Amino acid sequence: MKKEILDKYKNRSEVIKALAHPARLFMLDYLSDGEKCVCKFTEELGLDQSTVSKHLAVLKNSGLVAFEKRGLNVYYRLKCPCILNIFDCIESVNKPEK
Amino acid sequence: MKKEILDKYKNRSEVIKALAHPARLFMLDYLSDGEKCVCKFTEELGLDQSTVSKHLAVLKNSGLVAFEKRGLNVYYRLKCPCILNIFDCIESVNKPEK
DNA sequence: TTACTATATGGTAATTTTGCCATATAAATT
DNA sequence: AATTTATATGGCAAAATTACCATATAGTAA
Repeated sequence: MKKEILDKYKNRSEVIKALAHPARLFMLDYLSDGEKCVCKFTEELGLDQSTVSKHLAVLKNSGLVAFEKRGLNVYYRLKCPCILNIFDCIESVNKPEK
Repeated sequence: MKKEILDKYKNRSEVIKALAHPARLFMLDYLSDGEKCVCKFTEELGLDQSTVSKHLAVLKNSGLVAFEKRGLNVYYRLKCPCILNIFDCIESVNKPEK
């Protein structure tokens, strides 16, 4: 792929890749009403704690969420709540019949 | 992952996965001013024609674009132009320093 | 019909992503 | 200090994605 196109679209694609998993999409929705600790995600998702931790790390590394450790718990929160607004458009996309 | 969460977020994640590649993000931007035929994407992207065709198939299968064959060419167009509006938010996401 | 052009598809190897297990780390509690 | 609790990390195998090459297909032109 031509370098100038790659340069222009790679950053976008990295953020979007971070969004591209059902568990991580749930996480963002789940954070819409405020911060949550890791154990809450684990409880809701029914995934292994290490798996949840890795999904949160993906969101964190992309810049979509921030975190804060308080006592034994780590609390995650949305860094860019505007992300919640993109889902109406996403939901409006309909798969073609084939 | 719990079934009800998977059910709710899988459709979203499928559309977002279709977005999650620099070449496909370029394609959507490139379609913002109207339909283009496959050869134009190939020319702009500098990727193999078969690779371009497969990227377009991903966009097509997700419902993000539609196509029409006219003569020897196949013209693709945006089916959901609202998708162009999500990129401002995506661009506003900043990677954490580490 | 034959040849040519634009696009799609099958195959495959390299890379990336995912999810679990085991374990490490850090803070709180005893 | 030793134990417990919450979270993160390393390792690995399975699955998904990517890009190319070779080839198939469909439309056009000769």
